[in-house]
Amino acid sequence: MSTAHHRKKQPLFVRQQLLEVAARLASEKGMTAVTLDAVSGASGVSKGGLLHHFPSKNMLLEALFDSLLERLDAAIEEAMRADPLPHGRFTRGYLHACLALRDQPQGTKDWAQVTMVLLSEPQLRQRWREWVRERSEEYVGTDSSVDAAIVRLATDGIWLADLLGSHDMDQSSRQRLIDRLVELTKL
Amino acid sequence: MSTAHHRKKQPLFVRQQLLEVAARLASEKGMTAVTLDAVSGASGVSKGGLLHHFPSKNMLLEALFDSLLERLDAAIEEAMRADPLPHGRFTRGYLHACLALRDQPQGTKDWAQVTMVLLSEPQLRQRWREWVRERSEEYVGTDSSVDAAIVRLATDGIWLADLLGSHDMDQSSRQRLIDRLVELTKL
DNA sequence: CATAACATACCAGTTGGACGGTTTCGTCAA
DNA sequence: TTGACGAAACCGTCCAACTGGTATGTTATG
Repeated sequence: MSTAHHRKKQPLFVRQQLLEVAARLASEKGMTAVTLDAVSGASGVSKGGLLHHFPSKNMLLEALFDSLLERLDAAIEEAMRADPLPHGRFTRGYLHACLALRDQPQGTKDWAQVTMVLLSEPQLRQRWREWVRERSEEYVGTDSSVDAAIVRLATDGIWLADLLGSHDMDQSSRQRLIDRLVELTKL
Repeated sequence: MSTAHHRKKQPLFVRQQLLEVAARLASEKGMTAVTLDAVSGASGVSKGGLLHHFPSKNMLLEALFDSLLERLDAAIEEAMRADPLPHGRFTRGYLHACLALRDQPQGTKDWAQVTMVLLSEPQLRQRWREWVRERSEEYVGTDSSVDAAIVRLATDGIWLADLLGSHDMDQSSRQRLIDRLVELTKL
């Protein structure tokens, strides 16, 4: 009998908001804080409403992870379009996409943290494995050198360091790091 | 009135066993499976006994994380002792220690997975941050080049890839990767 | 009016942890 | 040597809060 019941229906917006709330909870308080009650409570949507959009908790987590992967894919594709050199293009795209996602303020906050938390659930690791396998097969012609692999691994390392808050370095040394990584992709 | 009550007291052994059980649960079924009931049940220790060793669940997780850090420190120190060249020594030690920890069968299984799961808890990230900061200050003289930083980041990437099961590569290409990383530490 | 988009009420199982009990152990006086 | 005794190492039970999920509404929208 609350007023929320009478508000305008906007399924896509509510769904998006639920995902963002789940992401915020995950990054701020860890996986154990992501409960149906907490998500519904913090988003102003009833638990019934939440379970209407996501039939189970696992479905919610999978949807959240998928939305993050889509965002990553889009960022990579955008970076690759601006890159004229074929050799190592995907690796550079991966690098720049990961760097770009970390500081865009809009949308899901703390992209890295959420991803990390989600990857701690064994069920979601399979999805990530498939994602990596598909890409490494697709770009086997241009991005399979040892140095390219190192750059991608280092990118994951940066991603990890960003989310953990370790390795706090100033802007200039960070830029030198990135420049060197880009240089490695072209060898 | 069970027989377990009458067994010989071996506090250190029991404590160690509790940590190992918690680690196994974390790596196999994720953070959500690490409950006091599950740990006590799987280790044959009562919940009371468990809470005697670790006054709270958080204490248990912190103790587990600390034991992993100690293991990492020991492995790094061992690798560094066998390395005559000062320049980049810590970075190589870090690299080899992380590689060594992943396939040693004895002790805590799936070192990487457990670490990952634990790092998904925000409270434990602080501990990791401190660990990194201490090391980077200690070895600022020998391991602060851009390439050394890249190697360490790539090491984290390998660590991540191992635990996620992505990047499955054969032994020879893995060795070439490592060789190249070691080479980078010496530039 | 049919269906999607919500809300409310409720449930059975699980959770972390408090609590009081029992057994072993180290220690130190007799 | 012994044995008393306090502390440490356990055990088993109970509980309030919370968990994911169901069932059944009510409202908006096409």
